[in-house]
Amino acid sequence: MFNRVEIADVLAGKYLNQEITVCGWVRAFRNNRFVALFDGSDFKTLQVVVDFENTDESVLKKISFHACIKASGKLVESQGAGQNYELLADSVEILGESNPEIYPMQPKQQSMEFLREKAHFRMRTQTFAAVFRIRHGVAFAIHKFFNDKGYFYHLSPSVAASDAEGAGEMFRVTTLDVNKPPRTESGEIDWSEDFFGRATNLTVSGQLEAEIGALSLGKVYTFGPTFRAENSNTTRHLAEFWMIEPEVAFFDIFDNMNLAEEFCKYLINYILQNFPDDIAFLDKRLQDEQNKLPQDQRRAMGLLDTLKFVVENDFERITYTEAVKILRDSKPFKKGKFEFEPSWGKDLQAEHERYLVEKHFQKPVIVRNYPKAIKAFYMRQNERDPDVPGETVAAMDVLFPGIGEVIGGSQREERLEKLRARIHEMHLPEEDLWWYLDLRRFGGAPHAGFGLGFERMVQFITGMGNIRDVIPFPRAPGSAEF
RNA sequence: GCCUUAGUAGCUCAGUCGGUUAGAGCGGCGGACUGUUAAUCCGUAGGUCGUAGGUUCGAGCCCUACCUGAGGCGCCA
Repeated sequence: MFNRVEIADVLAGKYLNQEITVCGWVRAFRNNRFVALFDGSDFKTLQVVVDFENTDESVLKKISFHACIKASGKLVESQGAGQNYELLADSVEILGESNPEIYPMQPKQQSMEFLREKAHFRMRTQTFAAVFRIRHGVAFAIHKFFNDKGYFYHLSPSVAASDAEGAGEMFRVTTLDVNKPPRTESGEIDWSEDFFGRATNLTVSGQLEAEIGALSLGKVYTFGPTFRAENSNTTRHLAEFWMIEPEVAFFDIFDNMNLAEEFCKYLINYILQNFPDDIAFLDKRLQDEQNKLPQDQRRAMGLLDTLKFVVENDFERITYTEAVKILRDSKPFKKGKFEFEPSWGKDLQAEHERYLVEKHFQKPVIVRNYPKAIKAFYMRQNERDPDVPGETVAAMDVLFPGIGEVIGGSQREERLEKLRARIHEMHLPEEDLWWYLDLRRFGGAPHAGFGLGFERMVQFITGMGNIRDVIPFPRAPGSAEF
């Protein structure tokens, strides 16, 4: 039994003038006397004062950067100015030494690229510890938000049979021998011989299965990993990422937008209230990083200000058609600054979204009613509007500064014949979607939902520039070391 | 997948026009100091300049290919 107490509780003042034991890792050892100790429970470190005159030289030598120690003694009010309490240690035990001559981590700023290669150690840094505490906080807040509103946590499978959504390239799941797979008479791989008796993949989205939940339990949400085998090399894509997909019966596109906005604000508020030290640190970190950039490349607002701004202001809501008009009337378009011409019928490019969010409105924007031709088959077709150049669907995207699309959603097509027609138009395999169509044949209901990229939200809240730095073990093209 | 860019000490970087023995800060190591807050001070050891070719009297620097990282675009969340 260690009977150790946690540093967060110690710093909260629970143990003043008591004999306690703490365990943790060394962040700094100053003057052969002062250990700054962290154990993960708090952003701040506990100052452990080592009685160096009565401590063995061999122990003192091993109190090195990120070594793990156990210290016992009396907790007192600190004589120094940097902290309220400190532990006067009368015994220090080395639990795990860390030879500084070969340990790659150093008590100094190290680059994100370097730390990414040391994924097994990077969580010991202040930045990553803060990011991953917040990641937990966001995950917890997601469940709390939906639970408190009467939603049910719904599990969509990670191994999926359907290729229907077409959300991206997929990872094949198979137990067949890749060197000599069974073949049909015509020479194709015989997937009926495979483990599941058919071809299977890692899921790209849990939405279609979530609709089953919504049309039974009313309000559900998924929260789990999804996989895309796209060769995407950007700061905001992962091959494995977590997605939250609420799906709600008797919801239209406007209910859906309201839910999305309330949800985003709730998550940010939760972190602001529960992780103020971590946010303050990340705010300063981002500021230091920004100061190294040339003036014109800096963010308009700091992290904390951005988060508060999002929470305190209504999201702007516009239609796709209005968005195109704004873009075509914009200065950058007229001056030929856009690489791609915004025109009705073409999808908005990253540069267009960035202009709308960061320049024109300077706040999160929800764009809805996109052209039918550029959106997925299951999105509900709108009535033809004479003021709009073409057919649209009840889709919506929530756009955030810096990271772009954080949410994509829609009201779903509940009308069987319209849905079947769309499936045929897009040459999708109707036979694979039999159960999805059944949901419209038997007890169908209007419903809507959206998908939120978990890591993108964590990226936004922490201000991290690369999405690979907000997931413990990022999966990306050519990268699965840990 | 496409475009751009980078690779020099453990880390972050400098290295002029192609010219002698490749530098700094931090970190490490040795010592001093001992109520420090990224402690401070003194000293010291670290490099096949990503890899393989090529041009040249001479290459860290120029050329070619490859590898790896980063950023942008596309795809999306």
